[in-house]
Amino acid sequence: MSTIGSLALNSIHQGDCVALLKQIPDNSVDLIFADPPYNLQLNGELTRPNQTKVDAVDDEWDKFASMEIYDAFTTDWLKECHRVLKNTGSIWVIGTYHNIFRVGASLQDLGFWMLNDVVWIKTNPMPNFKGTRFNNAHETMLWAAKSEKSKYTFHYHSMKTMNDDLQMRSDWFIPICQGEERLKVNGQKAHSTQKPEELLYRVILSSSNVGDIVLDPFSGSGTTAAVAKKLGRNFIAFEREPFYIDVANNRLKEIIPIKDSLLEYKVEVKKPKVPFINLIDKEFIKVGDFLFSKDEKHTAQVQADSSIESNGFAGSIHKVSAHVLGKESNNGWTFWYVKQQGKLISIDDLREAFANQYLR
Amino acid sequence: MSTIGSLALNSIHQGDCVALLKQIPDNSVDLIFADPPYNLQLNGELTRPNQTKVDAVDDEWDKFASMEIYDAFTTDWLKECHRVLKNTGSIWVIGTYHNIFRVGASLQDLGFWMLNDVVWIKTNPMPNFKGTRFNNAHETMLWAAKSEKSKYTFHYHSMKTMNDDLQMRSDWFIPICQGEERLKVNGQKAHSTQKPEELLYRVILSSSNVGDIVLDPFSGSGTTAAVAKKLGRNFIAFEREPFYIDVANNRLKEIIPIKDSLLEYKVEVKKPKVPFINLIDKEFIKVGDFLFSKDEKHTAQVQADSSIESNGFAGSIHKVSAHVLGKESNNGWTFWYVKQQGKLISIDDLREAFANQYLR
DNA sequence: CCCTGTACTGAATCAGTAT
DNA sequence: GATACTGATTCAGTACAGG
Repeated sequence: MSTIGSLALNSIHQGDCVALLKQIPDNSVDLIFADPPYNLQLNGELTRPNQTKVDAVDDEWDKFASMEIYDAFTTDWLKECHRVLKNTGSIWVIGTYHNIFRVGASLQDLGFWMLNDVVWIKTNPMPNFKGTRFNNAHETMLWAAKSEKSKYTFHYHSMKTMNDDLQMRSDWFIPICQGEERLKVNGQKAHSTQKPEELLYRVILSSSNVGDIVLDPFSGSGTTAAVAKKLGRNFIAFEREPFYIDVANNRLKEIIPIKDSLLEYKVEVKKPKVPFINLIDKEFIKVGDFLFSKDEKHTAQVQADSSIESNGFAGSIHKVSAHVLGKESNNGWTFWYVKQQGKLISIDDLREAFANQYLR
Repeated sequence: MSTIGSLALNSIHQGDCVALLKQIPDNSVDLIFADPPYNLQLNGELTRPNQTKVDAVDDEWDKFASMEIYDAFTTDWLKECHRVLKNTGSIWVIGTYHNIFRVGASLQDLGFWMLNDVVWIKTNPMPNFKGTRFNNAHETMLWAAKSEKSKYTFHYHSMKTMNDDLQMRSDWFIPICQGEERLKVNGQKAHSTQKPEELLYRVILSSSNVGDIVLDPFSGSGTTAAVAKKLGRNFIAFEREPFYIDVANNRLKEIIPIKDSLLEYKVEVKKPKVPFINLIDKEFIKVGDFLFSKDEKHTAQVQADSSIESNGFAGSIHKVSAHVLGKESNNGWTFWYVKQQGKLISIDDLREAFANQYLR
């Protein structure tokens, strides 16, 4: 069995998440999903129009004496999360208007770099029984990288495919967790706030790789661990309540991982790196050839050292394209074209042709 | 012309919003809509796949030296907003993940009471050109009352009607502002972040009344003022840039207010009050009659003083219904039924029959 | 077996007015 | 400001019983 620091992987550990996080080495976790207490601050009872009582979230774990205490709690666990997260990793935190602004501000203050706020739009939320507000029909998930400059994992093309070949948007339409998926113990819901697996499916698939380590500091009913196992990731989860750990472990026993071969990111285009010089080597482009911008307003000539030169300015295909555009940087592959039989051909297409011929 | 403090109503005032807010008396504004700078922190230029430049928000008014300075700015104007807001009023603030957590936390810290976070889901957002994140397809609006205990205006039934007779939810599907609605000057968009009128239409209609005072501290292209005028509200707006004030004033000239008679909240239920004794007076129910709960498990007999008595417990229709249910309080009108020709008739229906006959 | 009607449920900061 | 009294209010989906 593999471990991380002194803690076993693919296991739910009992205890306070901050204390347990401290046992994890710096920069060792690929993905964090956190579903912390929301600090709902519900007052009295709520009855439906038919006089029945609403089974509210009144668990002790959601009670905080003040917003200051909630803020301190939030900063504590997020700080440790920042420390253990790899530079290539990212974190997701879910919440509602009760707590999400505290979480968001804390993330930013700790140096995390916000990537998206994704709204989980509930197709079947509980109504507002008293007619006092808009039906609170969504929750918010924050997705953030470790820092502004860090390179995070994101399977753009897979998400696009999942969304009918349109870019996956920041609004996700998913039903609340009910029916067969909802865990029950003696006919009662095992956990008051079990999240739908569909949510975690998208989170884990979009922002981690097979074999990665996924951490959940507030494991609860174990949805993160269950979906991580299903998707061939390693998980490490923390939970204070032994009852929830039992529930989650029973759940995990039933999970059958999806076969590795089915988990490959088949639609992710992994363009092999092709240095420009390779195209010259194989005479896709010859030294002395001219490159053109698409509108043919800019030209450059290919030099022997694979640099190109335009009106006395020389450099890489990228540098020169940026220079003629007056920009800091630019992608030369998509900027430059060669002329063959009077037609402009993108050098990016030549790169692909080269890769098909020599790199398969 | 009417004024508020020393400032003219239905006018856009040039200047810093905090300085101008200070000229407004305490508790004098019914509704605030604020579209503050988002502090986007965009670095460098963004180009589309075809190398054209994306016309990004790069206005000076969106630049802040640090998050601390942005926070201080946010607290400054929100504090004044809290002071000038009536106890019956509410505030809306729109933003994105760049700034909305700072705004939300500040609102909470200043004593505002969060009512909803409403997501404006863009039916036609700008794509994420680089394929590096989820398409940021929404913005977030926070709606808050002045304090936890304050009574705010909310036209529940109107919003329900507007939403095909289902409760209006916290997710609003509205296109971004483009086409005819988008203000242009010399072919260029007049303001980089003009909001769609549909958004303000819902905001103003849901949470203010005809004749109310609507304040916008960051007027910009004047959408709030325009919709307020259209909907028969008074507005007071602040803006630093004279250019935007010109644009907005030209826009306002064209706005024709909707006729008052069309602005009434016709679907808001104003049931005339009918005391139970009235039904006895007019013999819809007779002294000595029996009342039944719907399941007929509970019965009570009507007394001469309009109290009812059930198994030795006497009181109002409400008190007795609460007593037999073992609850603190209950609505007796919807709990009790009378039997006529063997069929149960709700006393709430009898009340309506009485009102139709005697109170028109 | 299917169809129908009833009961139940879900992260909810859930009342307003008069005295 | 506190207390007492009146009275307003639900959507989508699952589970199950009865026919």
